[in-house]
Amino acid sequence: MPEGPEIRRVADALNRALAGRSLTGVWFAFERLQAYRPRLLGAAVTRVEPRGKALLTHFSAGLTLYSHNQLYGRWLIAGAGENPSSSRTPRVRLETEAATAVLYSASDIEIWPSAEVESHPFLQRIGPDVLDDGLAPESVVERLLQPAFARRKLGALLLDQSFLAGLGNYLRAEILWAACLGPDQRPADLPGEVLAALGRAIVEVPRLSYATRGGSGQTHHEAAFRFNVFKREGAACPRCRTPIRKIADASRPLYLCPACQA
DNA sequence: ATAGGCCTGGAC
DNA sequence: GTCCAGGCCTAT
Repeated sequence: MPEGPEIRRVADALNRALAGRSLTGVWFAFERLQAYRPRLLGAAVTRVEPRGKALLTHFSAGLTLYSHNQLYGRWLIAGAGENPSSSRTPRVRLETEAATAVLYSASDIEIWPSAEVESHPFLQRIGPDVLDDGLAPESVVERLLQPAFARRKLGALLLDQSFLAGLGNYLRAEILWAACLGPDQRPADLPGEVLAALGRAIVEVPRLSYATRGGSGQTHHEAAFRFNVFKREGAACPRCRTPIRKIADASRPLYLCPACQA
């Protein structure tokens, strides 16, 4: 149940465990995927690539596994010949001589020819990955001011994967707090320096989360990345001590400081 | 722009 | 059991 930073950690862990190794075992829970098994056995895992909240696992056989964890999917890794311990439902199992990776619970699992996976509907729709190295605050500001986005409310815009891929409900709350903005503000109405601060928050908050949260990608909340507002209803705003409120925005819970987020 | 549905797991 | 959720799609 991750956002961009957690997905990227999962990709890192999978790459450490699998990348460059040949598959000694392949198992799918779905009948529709069985036909790919013979082609994948003996092929190598080339690279696991995060795309927003989706993962692309590329194989040397010219096939790519598309998976999306939604709220509930989870990759776990164990040693070679072992099984991760989990009470959840296994969906995919990839085994090499170095490690075993099992994808649990996820329902959104597909195999595509690598050459065509870019035409996957989800990949077609999403914007730049918010965690891509090349993404600069200035280009985020530029994007905020594009006609398709400039007049939309920030609360909904930050959740829209076609704006930037990888943001989700905790990141939008923390970004809005960092930029001192309420969810009803629209990019087109903001003065230049406020836009610049928003651009910086959009770039920096996910990076901080990626750099400091959790260890192996198998964990959820860990101590290093501190939520300032998310799930902190009633606690004091770290900036102005006003109690944090929980509201509904864009059909999702949003936590914010009613005093310093204008 | 918003509501409802879908999928699954966890908190209560 | 019930409700909620860090997601996303489709229908209004």
